[in-house]
Amino acid sequence: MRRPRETVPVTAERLDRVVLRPIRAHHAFEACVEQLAIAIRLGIYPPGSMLPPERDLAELLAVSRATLREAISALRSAGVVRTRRGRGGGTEVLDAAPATGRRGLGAIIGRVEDLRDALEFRAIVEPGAAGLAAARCARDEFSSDDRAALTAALDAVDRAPDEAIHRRADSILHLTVARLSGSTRLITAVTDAQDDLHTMLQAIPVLPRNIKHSSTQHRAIVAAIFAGNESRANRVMHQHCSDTAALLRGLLG
Amino acid sequence: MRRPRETVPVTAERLDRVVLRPIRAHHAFEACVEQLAIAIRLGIYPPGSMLPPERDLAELLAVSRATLREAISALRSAGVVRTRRGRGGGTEVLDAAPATGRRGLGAIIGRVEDLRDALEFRAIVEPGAAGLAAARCARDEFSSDDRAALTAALDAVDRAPDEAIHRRADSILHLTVARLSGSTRLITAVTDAQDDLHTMLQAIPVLPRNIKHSSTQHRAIVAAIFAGNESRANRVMHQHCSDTAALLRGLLG
DNA sequence: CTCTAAAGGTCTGAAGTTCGACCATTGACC
DNA sequence: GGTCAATGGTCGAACTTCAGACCTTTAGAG
Repeated sequence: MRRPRETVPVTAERLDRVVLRPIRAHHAFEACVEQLAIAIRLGIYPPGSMLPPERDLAELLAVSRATLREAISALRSAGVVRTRRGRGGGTEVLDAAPATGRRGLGAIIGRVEDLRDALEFRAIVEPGAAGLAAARCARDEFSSDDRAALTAALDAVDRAPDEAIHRRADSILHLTVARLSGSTRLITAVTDAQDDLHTMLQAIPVLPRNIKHSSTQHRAIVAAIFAGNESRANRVMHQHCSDTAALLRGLLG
Repeated sequence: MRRPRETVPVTAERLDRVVLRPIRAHHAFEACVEQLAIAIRLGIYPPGSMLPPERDLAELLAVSRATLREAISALRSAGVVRTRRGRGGGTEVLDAAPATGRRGLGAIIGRVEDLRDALEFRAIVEPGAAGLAAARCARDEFSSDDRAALTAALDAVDRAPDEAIHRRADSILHLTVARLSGSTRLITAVTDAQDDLHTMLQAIPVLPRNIKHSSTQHRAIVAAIFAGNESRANRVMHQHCSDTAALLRGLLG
């Protein structure tokens, strides 16, 4: 006789259905393309800059050089990058790189629910990152390079001459805050959130008024971090994310 | 002559080094083992329960049945599960399943820095999840099953007859809160956080006083969610995570 | 008792990924 | 101007994963 089983707890939806996540194996190529595209979109590799050597990049992404080269090749045929051989050569990011996800609401059809989730997630993790960064600053854990990077990222946003550069500078600022939080998990979360945000912002027109408002908040965030004021950094960043979310929710339905 | 390049912004540590993440391809097998082990550890599949049929599980994890079978086979030889064929058969989780990550500080040597990060991350995402769940409840978006699941999860924690079952019930409660937040991103984040927490808790002795304190907080969290009080749910969950973190930080150095 | 459905077990060819060794190109330095 | 080192380009053998068809076992329905 079989002994009675301890059954799985009754839930509206079985937990395994929501907890187990798809494994993305056997398609490292696509994941590579995606990550590089994200890095380029977010301005980590701005137009005109060079990607790291293939051997380094392959190690960073933990894929073989062969797979990485496939990915770069895809970006090349998409017109996003250009490659030159020889010493001093390499892969360069091109200017006109709106190849992936071109402007327009069409790009986000069917993702609205998911994007709503993305905005909520962002409004949780980014304030957390800002708070931790402030706490680290208060504990005097910033190097002079750290301070310089944050200041530079803030300046870059203000000085951005056009919309595309502004968007990239904005992402870089947020990613820098995440990096200064010292948490690898938060860096990952913020990177994902920024990419989702990028998708949404591409679909709507940018209003100068919003940019101005945003700049004020950016300055307040950085000031709070430098002041080592954890709760204020958290609060201001939360407000910043909420404002963006409200704007987007209004426009995306 | 090559035109001047827009260089990558100067930062203390290049952003690509922290933003680009390893691709885990070509090792779906290991990822499978890991996810199943997590699900079992966290009590999603408690001892005595059956895993879903291989065909279903393979689809859930988006791997081929062959790969999934390899993973199950690994768990079987680790003594974690048992498999029987035929109708009504399947793979059953066994009682003595502490095969992965056995108790003791040895299991977390070299991960202390990472675990500190995990605690900070948890103290950000779990309160966020609790807050969203409360907000959803306030908007009356809970089904009766949702309410029942939350109540049942809370009861299970209180009724747990021993430490191992208590640990699993605790995880299930937190995962249920995450599920009720309605955010897939948060479910993922909380799952990861709970697994890290599990690793740490296995390394220290559990004090009855802590369990009692914890139970009080659990009730307060669930009450806040049912009351639809977003900020209180957030605050109480934050306190709960902070308390656990303080306890662990003290014991793990 | 028999049949059937539901589960795990097995097999094979195609396709993707890895790793390492080696080739080709080109700018920088002497 | 020549050398060299850094960089991309190419190839192939070994491994992993996939997809799905098919087999075996077993409990329950009739």
